[in-house]
Amino acid sequence: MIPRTEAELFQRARALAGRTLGSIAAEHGSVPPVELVKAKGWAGQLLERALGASAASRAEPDFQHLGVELKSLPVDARGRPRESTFVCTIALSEIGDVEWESSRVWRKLRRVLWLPIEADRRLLPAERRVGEPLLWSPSAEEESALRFDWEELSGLMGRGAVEAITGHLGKWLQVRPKAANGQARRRALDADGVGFATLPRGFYLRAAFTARLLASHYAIGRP
DNA sequence: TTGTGATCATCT
DNA sequence: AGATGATCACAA
Repeated sequence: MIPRTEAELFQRARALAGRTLGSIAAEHGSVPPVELVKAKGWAGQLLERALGASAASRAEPDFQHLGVELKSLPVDARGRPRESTFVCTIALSEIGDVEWESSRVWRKLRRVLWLPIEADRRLLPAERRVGEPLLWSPSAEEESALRFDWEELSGLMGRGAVEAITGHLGKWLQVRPKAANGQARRRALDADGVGFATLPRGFYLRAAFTARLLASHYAIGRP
C-alpha cells in the first residue's frame, strides 16, 4: 500500500485524476459528508489513504521515506486556487533558533505532490473531481522568495514580536492563526526571552503563489 | 494536548 | 470578490 518510489506515488496519483471523491471514498470505506463545514479535512485525509500515506499527523512530510508532502488544492471552475494552503504550525519558542534549511516550512515544501480538487461550492463533496497531479519542487527563484518571507516572519517571531504579525505580511508566505478556537494558547518568548502564552499560528502559502504554480505547469489559470 | 487535514465566516 | 482571522475533526 505504501508507495516505494516517487514514480509509483505519482502513477497512483495520476490514476485518481478525473475521478470523483465519492467513487474514491467508496473504495476506502469512507462516507462523504454532505457539507465540509464539519469535515474540513475530509478530502485531504481521503487522498492520503488512497495514496498510501500514513494517517499519522506529524511535523514531517506525508511520505517521509520519499521526502514528499501531499497537498490537496481546492480550485474553482477556471482552475484557480480557492484557498490559501496551510503549511505547518510554528514552534514559537524555537523559531528564532532555526535555519531555513532545517525549518518545517522548507522540509515540507521542498517536494510536494499537488492534487487539485474541484471545489465549486455548488458541488457536493462526493461529486467533486480530482485533477491531474503535479509533483513539484520550488525553483531556485521560488525557494529564494519563500526563504525571504520566512526569514522576515521568523525574525519577527524570534524577536518576540509574534503579536505584531498579521496576515498582511509576507509576499507568498504568511502567518495566520491555526487553532481549535480563539481560546487556544501556545508558549512563546517575548523580546527578553521570557515566556508568555499566545494564539497558536501557522505558515500558509498565499493563493497567489499556488495560482502561479498551477499556471506555470498547466495550460490553465490564464485569462 | 499538539500538529495535520483544511475550509468557514467576516471584514474590507 | 478577495483576503484575513477564526474555527472544526481526527490521530498520536
